[in-house]
Amino acid sequence: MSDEVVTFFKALADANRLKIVGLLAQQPYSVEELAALLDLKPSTVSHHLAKLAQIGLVSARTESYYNVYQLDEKALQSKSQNLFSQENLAASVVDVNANAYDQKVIADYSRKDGSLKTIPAQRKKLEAVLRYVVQAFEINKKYSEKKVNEILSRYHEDTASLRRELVGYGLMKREGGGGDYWRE
Amino acid sequence: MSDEVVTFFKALADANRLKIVGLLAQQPYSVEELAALLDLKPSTVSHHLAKLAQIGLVSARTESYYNVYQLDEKALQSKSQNLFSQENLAASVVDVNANAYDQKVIADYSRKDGSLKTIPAQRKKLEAVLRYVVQAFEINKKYSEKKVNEILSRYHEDTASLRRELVGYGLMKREGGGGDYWRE
DNA sequence: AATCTAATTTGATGAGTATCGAATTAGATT
DNA sequence: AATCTAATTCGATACTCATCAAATTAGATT
Repeated sequence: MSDEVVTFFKALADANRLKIVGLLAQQPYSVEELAALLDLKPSTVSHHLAKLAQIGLVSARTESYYNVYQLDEKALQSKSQNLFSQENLAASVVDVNANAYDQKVIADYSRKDGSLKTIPAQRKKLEAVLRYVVQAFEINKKYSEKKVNEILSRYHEDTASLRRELVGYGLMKREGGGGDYWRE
Repeated sequence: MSDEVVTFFKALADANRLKIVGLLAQQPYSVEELAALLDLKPSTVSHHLAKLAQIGLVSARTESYYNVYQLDEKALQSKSQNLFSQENLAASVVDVNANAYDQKVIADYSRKDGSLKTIPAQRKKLEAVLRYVVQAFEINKKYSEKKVNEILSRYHEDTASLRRELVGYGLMKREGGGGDYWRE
Protein backbone atom coordinates (compact mmCIF):
# COMPACT_ATOMS: atom_id res chain seq x y z
CA MET A 1 0.00 0.00 0.00
CA SER A 2 2.82 2.35 0.81
CA ASP A 3 4.50 0.95 -2.27
CA GLU A 4 1.93 2.74 -4.31
CA VAL A 5 2.90 6.08 -2.85
CA VAL A 6 6.59 5.43 -3.36
CA THR A 7 5.93 4.52 -6.97
CA PHE A 8 3.97 7.71 -7.41
CA PHE A 9 6.76 9.90 -6.09
CA LYS A 10 9.41 8.01 -8.01
CA ALA A 11 7.47 8.48 -11.21
CA LEU A 12 7.56 12.24 -10.72
CA ALA A 13 11.07 12.47 -9.31
CA ASP A 14 12.62 13.22 -12.68
CA ALA A 15 12.96 16.55 -14.45
CA ASN A 16 12.11 15.20 -17.89
CA ARG A 17 9.02 13.39 -16.66
CA LEU A 18 7.82 16.57 -14.98
CA LYS A 19 8.33 18.39 -18.26
CA ILE A 20 6.24 15.75 -19.99
CA VAL A 21 3.46 16.30 -17.48
CA GLY A 22 3.72 20.05 -18.03
CA LEU A 23 3.58 19.66 -21.80
CA LEU A 24 0.67 17.25 -21.73
CA ALA A 25 -1.15 19.69 -19.46
CA GLN A 26 -1.22 22.03 -22.45
CA GLN A 27 -2.19 19.57 -25.15
CA PRO A 28 -1.71 15.93 -26.16
CA TYR A 29 1.52 15.00 -27.91
CA SER A 30 2.90 11.98 -29.74
CA VAL A 31 6.02 10.22 -28.52
CA GLU A 32 7.97 11.61 -31.43
CA GLU A 33 6.94 15.17 -30.72
CA LEU A 34 7.80 14.86 -27.05
CA ALA A 35 11.17 13.44 -27.99
CA ALA A 36 11.88 16.44 -30.21
CA LEU A 37 10.64 18.92 -27.62
CA LEU A 38 12.76 17.41 -24.85
CA ASP A 39 15.76 16.59 -27.03
CA LEU A 40 15.57 12.92 -26.13
CA LYS A 41 15.31 9.73 -28.16
CA PRO A 42 11.87 8.21 -28.66
CA SER A 43 12.88 5.10 -26.75
CA THR A 44 13.72 7.19 -23.72
CA VAL A 45 10.45 9.06 -23.90
CA SER A 46 8.62 5.77 -24.20
CA HIS A 47 10.33 4.65 -21.03
CA HIS A 48 9.22 7.80 -19.20
CA LEU A 49 5.66 7.56 -20.47
CA ALA A 50 5.45 3.99 -19.27
CA LYS A 51 6.27 5.13 -15.75
CA LEU A 52 3.70 7.89 -15.89
CA ALA A 53 1.11 5.49 -17.27
CA GLN A 54 1.89 3.03 -14.50
CA ILE A 55 0.57 5.47 -11.92
CA GLY A 56 -2.40 6.33 -14.12
CA LEU A 57 -1.35 9.87 -14.88
CA VAL A 58 -1.25 9.57 -18.67
CA SER A 59 -2.88 7.36 -21.26
CA ALA A 60 -2.38 6.77 -24.97
CA ARG A 61 -4.77 6.99 -27.88
CA THR A 62 -3.80 5.67 -31.30
CA GLU A 63 -4.12 8.13 -34.13
CA SER A 64 -3.00 6.95 -37.53
CA TYR A 65 0.71 6.29 -37.25
CA TYR A 66 1.02 8.05 -33.93
CA ASN A 67 0.51 7.17 -30.31
CA VAL A 68 -0.87 10.32 -28.83
CA TYR A 69 -0.54 10.65 -25.06
CA GLN A 70 -2.81 12.73 -22.91
CA LEU A 71 -2.83 13.77 -19.30
CA ASP A 72 -5.52 12.46 -16.99
CA GLU A 73 -6.15 15.64 -15.04
CA LYS A 74 -8.71 13.99 -12.81
CA ALA A 75 -6.20 11.42 -11.65
CA LEU A 76 -3.64 14.16 -11.19
CA GLN A 77 -5.86 16.14 -8.84
CA SER A 78 -7.24 13.22 -6.88
CA LYS A 79 -3.84 11.66 -6.36
CA SER A 80 -2.29 14.90 -5.20
CA GLN A 81 -5.12 15.47 -2.74
CA ASN A 82 -4.75 12.23 -0.84
CA LEU A 83 -0.98 12.07 -0.92
CA PHE A 84 -0.50 12.93 2.73
CA SER A 85 -3.83 11.76 4.03
CA GLN A 86 -3.97 10.12 7.40
CA GLU A 87 -4.33 6.73 5.74
CA ASN A 88 -1.21 7.11 3.66
CA LEU A 89 0.84 8.40 6.54
CA ALA A 90 -0.28 5.53 8.73
CA ALA A 91 0.23 3.00 5.96
CA SER A 92 3.83 4.03 5.52
CA VAL A 93 4.52 3.02 9.09
CA VAL A 94 2.60 -0.25 9.47
CA ASP A 95 5.63 -2.47 9.22
CA VAL A 96 7.96 -0.63 11.58
CA ASN A 97 8.58 -2.30 14.90
CA ALA A 98 7.41 0.16 17.51
CA ASN A 99 9.64 -1.38 20.19
CA ALA A 100 12.77 -1.48 18.08
CA TYR A 101 14.46 1.30 20.01
CA ASP A 102 13.86 -0.25 23.42
CA GLN A 103 15.01 -3.60 22.12
CA LYS A 104 18.20 -2.14 20.76
CA VAL A 105 18.99 -0.33 23.98
CA ILE A 106 18.23 -3.38 26.11
CA ALA A 107 20.39 -5.54 23.89
CA ASP A 108 23.23 -3.04 24.19
CA TYR A 109 23.09 -2.95 27.98
CA SER A 110 22.26 -6.59 28.81
CA ARG A 111 24.47 -9.57 29.37
CA LYS A 112 23.44 -13.03 28.19
CA ASP A 113 22.03 -13.80 31.64
CA GLY A 114 19.75 -10.76 31.47
CA SER A 115 21.64 -8.62 33.97
CA LEU A 116 22.71 -5.09 33.14
CA LYS A 117 26.30 -4.20 32.34
CA THR A 118 25.69 -0.67 33.57
CA ILE A 119 22.77 1.61 34.29
CA PRO A 120 22.46 4.03 31.35
CA ALA A 121 23.16 7.68 32.07
CA GLN A 122 21.15 9.02 29.13
CA ARG A 123 17.54 9.67 29.92
CA LYS A 124 16.03 7.96 26.87
CA LYS A 125 18.13 4.87 27.34
CA LEU A 126 17.48 4.76 31.04
CA GLU A 127 13.77 4.88 30.34
CA ALA A 128 14.03 2.00 27.91
CA VAL A 129 15.93 -0.11 30.43
CA LEU A 130 13.49 0.74 33.22
CA ARG A 131 10.54 -0.27 31.05
CA TYR A 132 12.31 -3.58 30.63
CA VAL A 133 13.18 -4.08 34.31
CA VAL A 134 9.73 -3.20 35.59
CA GLN A 135 8.29 -6.20 33.77
CA ALA A 136 9.80 -8.36 36.53
CA PHE A 137 7.02 -7.12 38.78
CA GLU A 138 3.41 -8.25 38.60
CA ILE A 139 0.82 -5.59 38.09
CA ASN A 140 -1.07 -4.43 41.24
CA LYS A 141 0.90 -6.69 43.56
CA LYS A 142 2.47 -5.15 46.68
CA TYR A 143 6.20 -5.67 47.28
CA SER A 144 8.22 -4.86 50.40
CA GLU A 145 11.38 -2.81 49.85
CA LYS A 146 13.40 -5.87 50.74
CA LYS A 147 11.60 -7.93 48.09
CA VAL A 148 12.00 -5.15 45.52
CA ASN A 149 15.73 -5.07 46.12
CA GLU A 150 15.95 -8.82 45.81
CA ILE A 151 14.28 -8.74 42.39
CA LEU A 152 16.28 -5.77 41.17
CA SER A 153 19.52 -7.43 42.19
CA ARG A 154 19.05 -9.82 39.28
CA TYR A 155 19.65 -6.82 37.05
CA HIS A 156 22.23 -4.70 38.85
CA GLU A 157 23.91 -4.49 42.22
CA ASP A 158 22.94 -0.83 42.60
CA THR A 159 19.38 -1.72 43.53
CA ALA A 160 18.85 1.58 45.29
CA SER A 161 19.37 3.55 42.09
CA LEU A 162 17.15 1.29 40.08
CA ARG A 163 14.42 1.52 42.68
CA ARG A 164 14.66 5.29 42.90
CA GLU A 165 14.53 5.71 39.10
CA LEU A 166 11.58 3.36 38.74
CA VAL A 167 9.63 5.52 41.17
CA GLY A 168 10.98 8.74 39.69
CA TYR A 169 9.77 7.85 36.20
CA GLY A 170 6.40 6.72 37.57
CA LEU A 171 6.86 3.11 36.58
CA MET A 172 6.38 2.02 40.20
CA LYS A 173 4.44 3.64 43.03
CA ARG A 174 5.15 3.81 46.74
CA GLU A 175 2.57 3.74 49.46
CA GLY A 176 2.67 6.69 51.88
CA GLY A 177 5.95 7.29 53.75
CA GLY A 178 7.85 3.99 54.02
CA GLY A 179 5.30 1.48 52.79
CA ASP A 180 5.21 -1.10 50.03
CA TYR A 181 5.86 -0.66 46.29
CA TRP A 182 3.66 -1.73 43.40
CA ARG A 183 3.37 -1.55 39.65
CA GLU A 184 0.12 -0.25 38.18
CA MET B 1 12.08 26.97 -10.33
CA SER B 2 11.19 23.59 -11.66
CA ASP B 3 14.24 22.34 -9.82
CA GLU B 4 12.41 22.96 -6.62
CA VAL B 5 9.61 20.64 -7.60
CA VAL B 6 11.99 17.93 -8.72
CA THR B 7 13.83 18.19 -5.43
CA PHE B 8 10.55 17.86 -3.59
CA PHE B 9 9.56 14.69 -5.40
CA LYS B 10 13.03 13.22 -5.13
CA ALA B 11 13.02 13.82 -1.41
CA LEU B 12 9.86 11.74 -1.05
CA ALA B 13 10.71 9.10 -3.64
CA ASP B 14 12.15 6.73 -1.08
CA ALA B 15 10.38 4.21 1.14
CA ASN B 16 12.44 4.94 4.23
CA ARG B 17 11.99 8.67 3.93
CA LEU B 18 8.26 8.20 3.65
CA LYS B 19 8.37 6.08 6.78
CA ILE B 20 10.22 8.86 8.54
CA VAL B 21 7.50 11.30 7.55
CA GLY B 22 4.88 8.87 8.81
CA LEU B 23 6.66 8.41 12.11
CA LEU B 24 7.23 12.12 12.65
CA ALA B 25 3.54 12.66 11.93
CA GLN B 26 2.88 10.77 15.15
CA GLN B 27 5.51 12.36 17.37
CA PRO B 28 9.01 13.82 17.24
CA TYR B 29 11.94 11.40 17.29
CA SER B 30 15.69 11.62 17.67
CA VAL B 31 18.01 10.38 14.94
CA GLU B 32 18.99 7.43 17.08
CA GLU B 33 15.40 6.40 17.68
CA LEU B 34 14.52 6.63 14.02
CA ALA B 35 17.56 4.55 13.18
CA ALA B 36 16.40 1.82 15.57
CA LEU B 37 12.81 1.96 14.34
CA LEU B 38 13.84 1.69 10.68
CA ASP B 39 16.74 -0.68 11.23
CA LEU B 40 19.20 1.72 9.64
CA LYS B 41 22.44 3.28 10.80
CA PRO B 42 22.29 6.78 12.27
CA SER B 43 24.42 8.15 9.46
CA THR B 44 21.89 6.94 6.92
CA VAL B 45 19.01 8.46 8.82
CA SER B 46 20.93 11.71 9.05
CA HIS B 47 21.28 11.66 5.30
CA HIS B 48 17.54 11.15 4.85
CA LEU B 49 16.64 13.84 7.33
CA ALA B 50 18.90 16.28 5.53
CA LYS B 51 16.93 15.72 2.34
CA LEU B 52 13.63 16.19 4.11
CA ALA B 53 14.93 19.31 5.82
CA GLN B 54 16.11 20.68 2.48
CA ILE B 55 12.53 20.89 1.27
CA GLY B 56 11.39 22.30 4.58
CA LEU B 57 9.37 19.32 5.67
CA VAL B 58 11.19 18.62 8.93
CA SER B 59 13.27 20.62 11.36
CA ALA B 60 15.48 19.77 14.32
CA ARG B 61 15.44 20.95 17.90
CA THR B 62 18.32 20.21 20.21
CA GLU B 63 17.41 18.48 23.44
CA SER B 64 20.27 17.57 25.73
CA TYR B 65 22.33 15.04 23.86
CA TYR B 66 19.70 14.48 21.22
CA ASN B 67 18.67 16.13 18.00
CA VAL B 68 14.94 15.75 17.97
CA TYR B 69 13.29 16.10 14.57
CA GLN B 70 9.73 17.18 14.05
CA LEU B 71 7.42 17.38 11.08
CA ASP B 72 6.28 20.74 9.78
CA GLU B 73 2.67 19.83 9.03
CA LYS B 74 1.92 23.28 7.68
CA ALA B 75 4.62 22.95 5.06
CA LEU B 76 3.43 19.45 4.28
CA GLN B 77 -0.09 20.60 3.51
CA SER B 78 0.80 23.77 1.63
CA LYS B 79 3.39 22.03 -0.51
CA SER B 80 1.08 19.19 -1.39
CA GLN B 81 -1.67 21.63 -2.35
CA ASN B 82 0.33 23.58 -4.91
CA LEU B 83 2.21 20.66 -6.36
CA PHE B 84 0.34 20.62 -9.64
CA SER B 85 -0.73 24.22 -9.70
CA GLN B 86 -0.77 26.06 -12.99
CA GLU B 87 2.44 27.84 -12.06
CA ASN B 88 4.34 24.67 -11.37
CA LEU B 89 3.12 22.98 -14.50
CA ALA B 90 4.06 25.99 -16.60
CA ALA B 91 7.39 26.38 -14.84
CA SER B 92 8.39 22.84 -15.69
CA VAL B 93 8.11 23.69 -19.36
CA VAL B 94 9.71 27.12 -19.59
CA ASP B 95 12.96 25.93 -21.06
CA VAL B 96 11.62 23.60 -23.72
CA ASN B 97 11.95 24.83 -27.25
CA ALA B 98 8.44 24.99 -28.59
CA ASN B 99 9.66 24.73 -32.18
CA ALA B 100 11.94 21.79 -31.60
CA TYR B 101 9.70 19.37 -33.42
CA ASP B 102 9.35 21.50 -36.55
CA GLN B 103 13.09 22.11 -36.53
CA LYS B 104 13.84 18.44 -36.30
CA VAL B 105 11.47 17.57 -39.14
CA ILE B 106 12.80 20.34 -41.36
CA ALA B 107 16.35 19.27 -40.68
CA ASP B 108 15.44 15.70 -41.57
CA TYR B 109 13.85 16.67 -44.90
CA SER B 110 16.12 19.50 -46.04
CA ARG B 111 19.31 19.51 -48.04
CA LYS B 112 22.13 21.94 -47.27
CA ASP B 113 20.81 24.33 -49.93
CA GLY B 114 17.41 24.43 -48.23
CA SER B 115 15.54 22.33 -50.81
CA LEU B 116 13.43 19.35 -49.78
CA LYS B 117 14.59 15.80 -50.33
CA THR B 118 10.97 14.65 -50.46
CA ILE B 119 7.57 15.92 -49.45
CA PRO B 120 6.60 14.16 -46.21
CA ALA B 121 3.68 11.75 -46.40
CA GLN B 122 2.84 11.95 -42.68
CA ARG B 123 0.43 14.66 -41.81
CA LYS B 124 2.33 16.07 -38.82
CA LYS B 125 5.58 16.21 -40.72
CA LEU B 126 3.96 17.69 -43.79
CA GLU B 127 2.50 20.43 -41.62
CA ALA B 128 5.88 21.20 -40.16
CA VAL B 129 7.45 21.43 -43.61
CA LEU B 130 4.63 23.61 -44.93
CA ARG B 131 4.99 25.99 -42.00
CA TYR B 132 8.62 26.28 -43.03
CA VAL B 133 8.00 26.74 -46.75
CA VAL B 134 5.30 29.34 -46.32
CA GLN B 135 7.80 31.68 -44.73
CA ALA B 136 9.17 32.33 -48.25
CA PHE B 137 6.07 34.44 -48.90
CA GLU B 138 5.51 37.89 -47.50
CA ILE B 139 2.39 38.41 -45.46
CA ASN B 140 -0.56 40.05 -47.27
CA LYS B 141 1.24 40.27 -50.59
CA LYS B 142 -0.51 38.91 -53.70
CA TYR B 143 1.31 36.33 -55.84
CA SER B 144 0.35 35.01 -59.25
CA GLU B 145 0.25 31.24 -59.63
CA LYS B 146 3.29 31.46 -61.86
CA LYS B 147 5.19 33.40 -59.17
CA VAL B 148 4.09 30.96 -56.49
CA ASN B 149 5.41 28.05 -58.51
CA GLU B 150 8.69 29.82 -59.09
CA ILE B 151 9.20 30.32 -55.36
CA LEU B 152 8.11 26.80 -54.47
CA SER B 153 10.49 25.34 -57.03
CA ARG B 154 13.34 26.31 -54.73
CA TYR B 155 12.01 23.67 -52.36
CA HIS B 156 10.72 20.89 -54.58
CA GLU B 157 9.99 20.21 -58.23
CA ASP B 158 6.45 19.10 -57.43
CA THR B 159 5.25 22.66 -56.97
CA ALA B 160 1.66 21.73 -57.68
CA SER B 161 1.51 19.45 -54.64
CA LEU B 162 3.17 21.99 -52.40
CA ARG B 163 0.79 24.71 -53.60
CA ARG B 164 -2.26 22.52 -53.09
CA GLU B 165 -1.22 21.48 -49.57
CA LEU B 166 -0.45 25.05 -48.55
CA VAL B 167 -3.97 26.03 -49.46
CA GLY B 168 -5.44 22.83 -48.05
CA TYR B 169 -3.92 23.45 -44.63
CA GLY B 170 -4.97 27.12 -44.75
CA LEU B 171 -1.46 28.49 -44.78
CA MET B 172 -2.17 30.33 -48.04
CA LYS B 173 -5.41 31.69 -49.44
CA ARG B 174 -6.66 31.93 -53.01
CA GLU B 175 -8.77 34.70 -54.40
CA GLY B 176 -12.07 33.60 -55.99
CA GLY B 177 -11.83 31.10 -58.86
CA GLY B 178 -8.45 31.40 -60.53
CA GLY B 179 -7.02 34.53 -58.93
CA ASP B 180 -3.90 35.31 -56.93
CA TYR B 181 -2.54 33.66 -53.77
CA TRP B 182 -1.52 35.32 -50.55
CA ARG B 183 -0.40 34.57 -47.06
CA GLU B 184 -2.28 36.10 -44.18
C1' DA C 1 39.16 21.37 31.50
C1' DA C 2 38.41 16.73 30.36
C1' DT C 3 35.40 13.29 28.88
C1' DC C 4 31.39 11.38 26.95
C1' DT C 5 27.71 10.96 23.44
C1' DA C 6 24.76 11.80 19.47
C1' DA C 7 24.93 13.77 15.09
C1' DT C 8 27.05 14.86 10.98
C1' DT C 9 30.36 14.50 7.29
C1' DT C 10 33.25 11.93 4.26
C1' DG C 11 34.61 8.10 1.27
C1' DA C 12 33.60 3.80 -0.67
C1' DT C 13 30.48 0.40 -2.52
C1' DG C 14 26.52 -1.65 -4.55
C1' DA C 15 21.91 -1.21 -6.40
C1' DG C 16 18.85 1.30 -9.20
C1' DT C 17 17.84 3.86 -13.26
C1' DA C 18 18.11 7.40 -17.23
C1' DT C 19 19.76 7.22 -21.65
C1' DC C 20 20.91 5.47 -26.05
C1' DG C 21 21.25 2.27 -30.22
C1' DA C 22 19.62 -1.83 -32.23
C1' DA C 23 16.11 -5.11 -32.88
C1' DT C 24 11.36 -6.05 -32.74
C1' DT C 25 6.45 -5.11 -32.84
C1' DA C 26 2.07 -3.10 -34.16
C1' DG C 27 -0.44 -0.75 -37.34
C1' DA C 28 -1.45 2.06 -41.39
C1' DT C 29 -0.74 3.18 -46.16
C1' DT C 30 -0.15 1.86 -50.83
C1' DA D 1 0.19 -8.59 -49.89
C1' DA D 2 4.02 -5.66 -49.46
C1' DT D 3 6.00 -1.70 -47.60
C1' DC D 4 6.47 2.18 -44.34
C1' DT D 5 6.53 4.29 -39.96
C1' DA D 6 6.12 5.17 -35.05
C1' DA D 7 6.37 2.91 -30.83
C1' DT D 8 8.10 -0.37 -27.85
C1' DT D 9 11.36 -3.66 -26.03
C1' DC D 10 15.99 -5.24 -25.10
C1' DG D 11 20.86 -4.87 -23.88
C1' DA D 12 24.56 -2.06 -22.62
C1' DT D 13 26.55 1.96 -20.36
C1' DA D 14 27.05 5.76 -17.35
C1' DC D 15 25.36 8.22 -13.62
C1' DT D 16 22.76 8.85 -9.42
C1' DC D 17 21.99 7.65 -4.89
C1' DA D 18 21.02 4.63 -0.56
C1' DT D 19 23.75 2.54 2.68
C1' DC D 20 27.46 1.68 5.72
C1' DA D 21 31.98 2.37 8.32
C1' DA D 22 35.24 5.51 9.85
C1' DA D 23 36.50 10.09 11.05
C1' DT D 24 35.05 14.45 12.59
C1' DT D 25 32.12 17.82 14.86
C1' DA D 26 29.09 19.89 18.27
C1' DG D 27 27.45 19.93 22.61
C1' DA D 28 26.47 18.33 27.31
C1' DT D 29 27.91 16.23 31.54
C1' DT D 30 31.21 15.60 35.12
